[in-house]
Order: sequence, then structure tokens, then C-alpha cells
Amino acid sequence: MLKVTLKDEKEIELKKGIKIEEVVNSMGHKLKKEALAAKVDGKVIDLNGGLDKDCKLEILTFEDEGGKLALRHTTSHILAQAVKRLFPEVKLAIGPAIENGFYYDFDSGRPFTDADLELIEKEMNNIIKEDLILKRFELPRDEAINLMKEHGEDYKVELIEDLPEGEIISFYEQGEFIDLCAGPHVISTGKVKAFKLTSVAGAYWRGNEKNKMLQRIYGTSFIKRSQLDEYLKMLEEAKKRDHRKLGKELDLYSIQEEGPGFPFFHPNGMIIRNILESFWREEHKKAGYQEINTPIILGAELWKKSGHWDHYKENMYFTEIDGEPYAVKPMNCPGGLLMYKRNLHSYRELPIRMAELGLVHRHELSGALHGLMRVRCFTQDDAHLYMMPSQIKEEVIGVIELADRFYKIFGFEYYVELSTKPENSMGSDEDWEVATNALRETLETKKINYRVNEGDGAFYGPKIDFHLKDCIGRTWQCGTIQLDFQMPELFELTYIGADGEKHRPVMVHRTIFGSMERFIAILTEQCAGAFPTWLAPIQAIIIPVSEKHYDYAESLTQKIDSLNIRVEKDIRSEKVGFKIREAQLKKIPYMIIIGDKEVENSNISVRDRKEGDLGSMSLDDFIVKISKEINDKLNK
RNA sequence: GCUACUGUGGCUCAGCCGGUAGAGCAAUUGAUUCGUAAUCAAUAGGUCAGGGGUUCAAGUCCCCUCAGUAGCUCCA
Repeated sequence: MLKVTLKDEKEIELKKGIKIEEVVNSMGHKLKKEALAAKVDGKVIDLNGGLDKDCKLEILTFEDEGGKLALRHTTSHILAQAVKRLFPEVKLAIGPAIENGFYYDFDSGRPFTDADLELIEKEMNNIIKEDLILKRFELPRDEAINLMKEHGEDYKVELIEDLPEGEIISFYEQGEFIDLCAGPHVISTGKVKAFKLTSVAGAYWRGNEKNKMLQRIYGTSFIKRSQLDEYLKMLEEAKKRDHRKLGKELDLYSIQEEGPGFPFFHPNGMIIRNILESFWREEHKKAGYQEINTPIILGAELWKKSGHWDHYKENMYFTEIDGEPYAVKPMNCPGGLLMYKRNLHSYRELPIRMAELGLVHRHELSGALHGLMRVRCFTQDDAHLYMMPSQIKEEVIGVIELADRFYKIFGFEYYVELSTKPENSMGSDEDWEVATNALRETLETKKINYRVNEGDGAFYGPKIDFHLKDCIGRTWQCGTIQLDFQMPELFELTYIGADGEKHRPVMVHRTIFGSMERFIAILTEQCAGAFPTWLAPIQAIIIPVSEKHYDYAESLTQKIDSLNIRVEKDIRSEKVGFKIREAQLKKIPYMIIIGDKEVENSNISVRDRKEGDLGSMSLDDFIVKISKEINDKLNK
């Protein structure tokens, strides 16, 4: 007999070799119906699996990540099976479950059309109705390869050949369909109650642009129809928060055909941007930063020295001045380095923190451009910190805390990545090792959860990245902290130590917003265009009921305006309802409605864009209220 | 850059199997002076992204270019 500990710490005795499915069947009706997979000693496996030793057992449903992934992974197999039934000549690549759904990559002679998708969905429904049982089996390497060769699945053969020695090679079979797969899966195709194929896109085999481009079909699935509908509705709603849509509606910015990837900031966008920048300046002054500004165009020699010429050339724009080659800066560091080199530095000055709101230009592939999120010129809220090696940890912590403070103010949740040495990099492995470990240790000291992103560092050093989410959950890198031993070496930076000798400082490159453009985009999506009052282009609008109240409106406007609150008045001959509707669409935080009553009582009637009518109050009370909201940078 | 899709007045969109552009909003003008999400009327505005081709005839079919969207690659 086996001792099995359940999720609620209850221990039960089961006979050895029992199938988890049987265990589930002996449980409550609800769990029996909802079970999708199981977690045995922390490892997610099929319900088909058996128990052969004492263990902890947890039954997973759609509410559990493991259950959800199993269901969606099975849906991707159903998709592949349907495709094979309809188009036998298509070859299979990979088909994992991903966040919010799944995909499957196919090598088909021609691209899938919308009509194909409909056919495929129909066939998938058939497979679900057939309620095929998923059977797992393992094969030794040679047999596995032979099996896949028999099926003409070249990509699968390649995958198996690349599996490390000793790796278990498993397959899943459902009806006539067999796929190489590690699992886990749900017990039968009938478990998928609601699914939808959402889009088709090209995707390179193994994510390498030198490889063949395959057809990727994306989809999602649920255990209830209502969940699918809800998800699709949620996506629709999320699209209304898209900063490209809101940017147009709120007249924040635009991108013209004459300059793809080069944004134009409109007056409303500039108000937000300028406030963000002055906030940034205040905070950086407090945090001990100096501010500098360096040129946008600098000589080619500088870029050769910094390594950009060799490691970053595809992303750079070039020009010529008086016959000499120059480059438009893609990064601010080389200019900043020249600034450091202007004079001698004592160890007593260190760390030196030089910040720069620097406009950089980078050539991004046309297909990568995306509103303000991904552009070809942007202003980084950059800073370069020069320090003694002994100061690294403290400085990196300082930046992490600064970033955290910024994101908290905007109410952003973020997640952190540690990116390591990329292929096209400079410097010795030892340097990279030391730098990467320094960052890792700092993250661990601060007890920050992070994911390692292998090979994604800058060419001169490893980095800690802060990622923020957009309206539909895509993540974008904003803040970054990059530890660099290379530039100080290349530019022969020095400081005079206590011993009177010259020493090499270490350098940290960092941003908090990331770029003004991307940050404004994220912010726009986060607040759905209803910017917190301290950032709103118009903070209050005065709406007189009729012409009789214009004088009072004018005097209120002047009073509020004199307090540096961004106020406007709407004296068009329109009805109140119409003016309110417009103000509401512009997402103006406060509407001040004044009619006979207000003029008579010398007060105002306030409407909040979210709460609606707040009733009447005195102008002074309103000013106290809105000023507090602005000064405290409240997110409401 | 790659794969697929899209591109009609400032904005959102209609235009069936090719017959030679239409609505709403916005704008302008006039009327209306009104109490918490749309007052009424009139006027003006487009060589249908650009270029080439097929055709008696192209917004509608074909090709090229440009731009956008989704994804891949890449990245703040």
C-alpha cells in the first residue's frame, strides 16, 4: 500500500500502481468532473499516470495553471490532428500551450486562409465529439526516429535528434494521430468544451530568422463556453485601451507616413510628457544625480571606439559632415563617457551619477514598429553611474529602489528579468561572470523574483530589466540596469584612489521610464486614457449652463488658472448634457457645472469623471481637494 | 526584414457579381440659452495610400511601391 498525501494534508492509503484517474473517480463528483491533470510531488502529469510510491498528490482543474496548460496543450494536438486530416501533406513542427492559449506551427505548402480556419475548427469539433482517449507511450531513440520518419515528420525527427542523451522520449496518441510530446495532457479530447482559433501568423522554425518560415495558428480553449465568451469580450474591452486608439482620440501624438516610427507629440501629449520629465528631474535630484545633455550626432571614431560600430551598426543611422563620417547616437553612453573624461576624478567624488534625457535614434525593422511602444527615435531617461567596484551593490540597489518608487507612484506592477551574455558581445567571460553574479546577488539580497533571460544582455554587459504590461498583456521592457566593465576599459576611464594611483571605475547604465515614448504608451493603456489628475492635460473644465453664467465662469477660470491648475471653460452655445458628454469623452477629471443656483450661492457644482455628480461645494473646498490630489500624485 | 491581412473626406465606417463616390460624427454658418453622457437646420469637404496594367468602363480585377495591423525576429 502507498501513503498518499492530498492537498488538504489528508493522508490516504492506496494500492500500489493505482491510476490517478481511479483515485479521481473515487473522489467527490465535482472534482471528478473537473479534474484535468495531477501534480505528484510537484510534477504535473496525466491523470492516466499511475502511483508507485508514497507521494503528495494534488488534482488539478482548470483553475490551476497545470490543469489549464494541459487542456490547452491537448487542444493544440486536436488542432494538429484536424490539420492532418484536412491537409495530410502538412508537416508538424511544435505546438505548446502558452499564456492565454496555445499555438501549433505547421509547414504547409500554402498559407492558411480564414476559410481554412473555419474548416479546421469544424474538424476540431468532430475530434472533440469523438472523445478520443490520449494514450502516452515511450520509445527508445532509434524507434522514435523511425516512427516519425514513417510519418514523414521531418521536424519531429530533428527535435528527437537534438534531445539530450538519456532523455525520455514520449508520444501521445489520440485516434489515428500520434505526436512527439512530453505532455502532460488531459484524458480525452472531449474535455475541451470551448475553443477558438484566433489568428494565423508566420513564425520561423526554432525562432531563427535564417530558418524556414512556418504557419502558426493561435487559439485558446476553456472548459466552459461562457469562459471563452468572457475572454473574447475582455479582449475587445482591452483593445479600447490601446494607446494608439487613445492617442488619436485624446490627441496626444501621431505618426505620419513621412516618418514611420518617428512620433509627433501634440500639445496634450507634451503636457503629460513635460510633467513626467519635471517629476523625473525632481526625483533624480533627490537621489543624487546631476543632469547633462550630449549631442545627437558624433564622429565615427567615437562609435568605433565604443564598439557600437562593430556590434550595433545595423541599428544605426549615419551621416557625413565636411566629408567626415558621423553617426546619429543610438545610445547616450559614449557621449556621457566623454563627459566623465573631461577631468580627473578622485575616489572621494564617486559614485558620480550623471543623468540625461537623451534623444536616441535606432533603426528598427519596419515590422517591429508599434505606436509609441516601439519607435525609431525616442528619449531615454538615461543615467550613467561611475563607481568603485566596492560600490556596485549599493548603487544597483539604489537604482532598483528608485525604479520601484517610480512604478509604485503610477500603480504599475512589474516583473524583473536578468539578461546574460549575448552572442555578439565584447569582453572576457570572466568579466561577464563577475558582472552577472553581481547583479544576481543584488537581486537576491533585495529578495526580488526574477526570470533569467539567457543571451539577452547588452553587448557590453549583463542587465536587470523591468518589464511592464500593456492593455492585452504583452510585456515591454522599460527600466533597465546594465553593469558594464567594457566601456571604462575602452575609454580608459580612471579615478585617483586613496593610494594616489589611477584605478579603473565600473559603470552602470540605467533607465527608469525606459523611454518617454514607451512609458507614456504604457501609462495611457494602464489608465485607459483617464490620466491621474496630476498628469491630465486638462484638469478641470467649467461648464456654464447658459450665457447668463459666462461672467461667473470667467471669474472662476481666472481664479483656478492662477493656481496653476489646468482649467478650461466651455462657452459654446450647447446644452449642458452635450458639454458634459464631450468632457467625459476627453476624460477630464473634474467638470464644474454652474447655473443660476451656483451664481446665487457663489459656489460650484462638481462632477467627477468616474464618480459622477458630487453635488455643490465652495470653490475653496474644491481647490483644496484637487490640489491635494495633484500634489500627492494620487492615482484615481 | 519575414508571413498573413488591411489602406475610401479630420475621425468611425458603408459601397453586392467592375458602370464612373455615400452615412454618422467633427468643421463652418444660422437659429436655440438650455441643469449632469449627443438641440435643430443649412453649407462645405474625397483625383477612393501612390504608381503601372487588364477593360468600352476600376474604389471594386492583376502587378509593383509605400504605410498600418497581428505574429516571428529584434528591442527602451
